[in-house]
Amino acid sequence: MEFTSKSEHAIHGIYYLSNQPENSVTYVSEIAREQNVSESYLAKIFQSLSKAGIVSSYRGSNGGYTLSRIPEKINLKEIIEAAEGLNPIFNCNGVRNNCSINIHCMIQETFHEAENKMFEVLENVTMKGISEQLNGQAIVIDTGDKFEVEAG
Amino acid sequence: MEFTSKSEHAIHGIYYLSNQPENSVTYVSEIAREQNVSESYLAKIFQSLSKAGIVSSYRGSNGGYTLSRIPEKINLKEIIEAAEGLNPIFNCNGVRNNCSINIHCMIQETFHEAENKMFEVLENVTMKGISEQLNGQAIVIDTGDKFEVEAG
DNA sequence: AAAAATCGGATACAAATTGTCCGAATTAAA
DNA sequence: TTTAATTCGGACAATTTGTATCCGATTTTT
Repeated sequence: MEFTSKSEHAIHGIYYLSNQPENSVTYVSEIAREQNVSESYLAKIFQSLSKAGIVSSYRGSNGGYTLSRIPEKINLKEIIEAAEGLNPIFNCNGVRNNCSINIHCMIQETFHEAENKMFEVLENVTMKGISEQLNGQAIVIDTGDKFEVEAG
Repeated sequence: MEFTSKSEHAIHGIYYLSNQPENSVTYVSEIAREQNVSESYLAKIFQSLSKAGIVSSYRGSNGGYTLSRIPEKINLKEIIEAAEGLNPIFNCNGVRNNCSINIHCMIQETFHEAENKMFEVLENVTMKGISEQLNGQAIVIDTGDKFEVEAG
């Protein structure tokens, strides 16, 4: 019961784009290098983000990605949904005497409500809010074998 | 981002125990047969439930399991935690400039809050409530190749 | 002593996640 | 017009996690 690393990569990637100058286009290769993650994997994730309309892609030489909207209008919920796909948190196979699709089931209903509450929180946090919070403090860079600390 | 089938089996298993006569001890083999799931797998799950103190185990001939508490005092959250183990829904590897354990991170914080909201809902639903709701309606049994409907 | 059940560890199998590769399409610039 | 650089999309491989089984040990009743 965890979000996969796709969500992490997607959020970090969008965060990186949020801090780029306006009207600039950024390569996946740059983001991957800066964040020290697999480029080909991150490329796949950005394809999903593009399909979801969160980022805009530009093909060809000097191509790359930009945010489709201002960071203020991008929230964590939609990033996660784009990265992971939409699946209910509890998938009852109805092996026995409950959870039939025909019958009103309290277990299913409860999980559905729990899921809604979770996503409600994620929906109310935007990339702008995150950037403001994170940019106001020191930055830790993982160089692979040791940690360096820079000014934020 | 889904709960595994362990949660489903655990909840259904506890539900089954909730509907047994008081002071009766039930074999895993019976529950597995009734619910049409793997016995050896369900046995493992019941070991977890036992360690978590939700069910009590009795070894030896005529052994088996009972609930450790009345259904009113068993909620979905604790069943899930016992079955799945405790892992945060978002595990940031801190690959770059945020998510360090030393630094206050809004992303981590948000996921933590989202998780709390989700579990809050699950904590407020007990096995008693579920039994009451489910026992008051028709029951669908999956016989493998077709569905039969009985009175509830 | 024998039978029946859980316990716990090891291990095998299946499925999902993570990561790679490559040819195609697109675009900018030389 | 050619070349280089980028995303796109599908197929595939590697790794990790989830699912399931097995077996010897322990406990308890008969």
